[in-house]
Amino acid sequence: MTAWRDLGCGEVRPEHIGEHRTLAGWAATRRDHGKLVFVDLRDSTGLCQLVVNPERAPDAITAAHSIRNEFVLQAAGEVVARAPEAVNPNLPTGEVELQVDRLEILSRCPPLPFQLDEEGVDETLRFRYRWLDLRRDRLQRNLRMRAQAVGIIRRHMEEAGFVDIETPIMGKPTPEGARDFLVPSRLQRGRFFALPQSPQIYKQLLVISGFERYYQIARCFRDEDLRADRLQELTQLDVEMAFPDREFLFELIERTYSAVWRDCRGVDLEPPWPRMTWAEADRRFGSDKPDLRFGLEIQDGTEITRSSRFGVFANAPAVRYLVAPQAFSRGELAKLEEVAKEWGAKGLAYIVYDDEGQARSPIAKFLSAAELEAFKGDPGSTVLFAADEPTMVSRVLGALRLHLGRELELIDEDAWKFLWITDFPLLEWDEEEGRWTAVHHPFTRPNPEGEALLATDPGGALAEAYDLIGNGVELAGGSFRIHEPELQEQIFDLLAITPEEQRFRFGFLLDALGMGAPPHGGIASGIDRLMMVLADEPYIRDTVAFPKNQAGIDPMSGAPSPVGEDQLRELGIMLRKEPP
RNA sequence: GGGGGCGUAGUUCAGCUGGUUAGAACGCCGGCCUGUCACGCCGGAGGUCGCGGGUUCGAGUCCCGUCGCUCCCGCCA
Repeated sequence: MTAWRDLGCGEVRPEHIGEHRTLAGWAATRRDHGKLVFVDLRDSTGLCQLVVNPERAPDAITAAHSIRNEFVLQAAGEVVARAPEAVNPNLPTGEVELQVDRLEILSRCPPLPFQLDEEGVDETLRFRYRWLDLRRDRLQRNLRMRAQAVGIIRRHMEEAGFVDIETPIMGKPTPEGARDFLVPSRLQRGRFFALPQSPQIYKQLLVISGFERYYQIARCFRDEDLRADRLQELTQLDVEMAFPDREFLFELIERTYSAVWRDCRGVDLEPPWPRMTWAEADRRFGSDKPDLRFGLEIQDGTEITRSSRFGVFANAPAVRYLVAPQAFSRGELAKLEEVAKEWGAKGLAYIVYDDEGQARSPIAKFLSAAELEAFKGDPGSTVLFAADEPTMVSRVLGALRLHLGRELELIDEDAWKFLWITDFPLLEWDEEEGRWTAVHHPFTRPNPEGEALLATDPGGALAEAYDLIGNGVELAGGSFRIHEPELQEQIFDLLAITPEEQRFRFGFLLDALGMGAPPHGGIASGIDRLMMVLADEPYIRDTVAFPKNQAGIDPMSGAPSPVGEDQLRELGIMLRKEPP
């Protein structure tokens, strides 16, 4: 291999028996028997047991006693077979070991701030010593798998004729969408760049420029609060094509990600994946990213309750319900009601069917025989109702469904359920701002019927937009774009962006659309989210090497930091001396 | 911006209704140990119980405030 070693620790096998070899790596554990010393030596290939015998290696034994965890060692010796009773079947190298002749301590390490084999260590501490944290198997595996996945993705994009083009990191602030990270310009005092929330406009411009198939593994930045599944600094596979074809794009992604899962996990994702309209997903699962690893679908009781004697049902525009496979206790129902209220429900009506099939419910006395018949659950089940506006009912039952899926362990953890969601609404009404906002983004084209509705019923317009969902996680989203400046201006108008703002913010895009823009569209896919699903990782932060914590701080480097006044003055930024 | 949870040894945690000297495991230090592989055995060190205030004869425990972390809602076109 190199001057330091001629075999990987994890590569030592019976075929090397009798050979003199040199290994180098980290001391994972030391087992000191007083005279005999065992060391598990770890490098990126795996573990190998070193044996230091005072009779064989009197020079090495003193050093061996002084070894502590995470010392870096170089060990030369003879690969020998272990006695049958000393074989360790849990180790790929368990049939052999290195009888050490010469041992060199290359680097020392103090007692660790946390143990590498312990889970659940405080995240701030782990992040502060990320270089130690990253030595753990799980994180090594995550990052190596990520590199493998990105490699596969690049190969598939290249093979399909997509050209990798970098787009600027410093661009134009766009108050639409997420908050921007701003970068002050020194040369143009008082002006700011923004870090890209996505290369959206650039990729459209590239296709307009004649790069008919573009892709990029792009870094994106959003100055929003962090979550277990959300980063401020994320990586996405960004894809755009001229003369787009939805089947082509779906097939491209299906082929690419199936290869990723096959090579990284040995799993067949069985493309093509099912498709579901947004409306159907909303109705059946109360979600635009349904987790299909379990059932518990939402049922509709609106018709049967239209003339109910139970006022809450009769007056509600929508009455829908879940039938949970458990007869809940009062306490459990109170907790479920809490969950429902968290998501905006006013209450949670229910009918419990005990193991004998007897109904127990505060509302049963108000319900007709027909209603009771319609809502009849199996013995040992509970019917849970939400009655409200359809969007609220959807939202509440969707959240409740997921909650129950986890609580009752209905989710098949071994399953891989991928699907496409299509026919999203184009716009949604923002009550607070009193205007339409784009569901996907303002460059998404309505479908032909939707385009006709823009003037009369914009809320009813559907978009040429689609999402890829894997195990209930949004893995990709894309759309066909508007390539006509007139239509783009019409959408901007609907979004209550004045003509002046349109020119100021998006003038260059409108100009480009007016100079021979082909029909185009594409898709973008979050690599970090992808890795969460691929690596069964509940926290997105452990899919990247150097993450920031929930407060947006890097506990290792201390970033972000205050800067000197000189530096600020140069940028034309004044700091207020006293907070107001 | 709002809500929940947590904060006790280097680490992960326990500490019931307030009550003597705050415990365990792992880690660390010392001793013994030639076949262990989570080595074992014996001994030891290690704590402003996040911080500040209050109630009380007495506070890790109760109350108020504050800081930090985390999960969620808002937000994330």
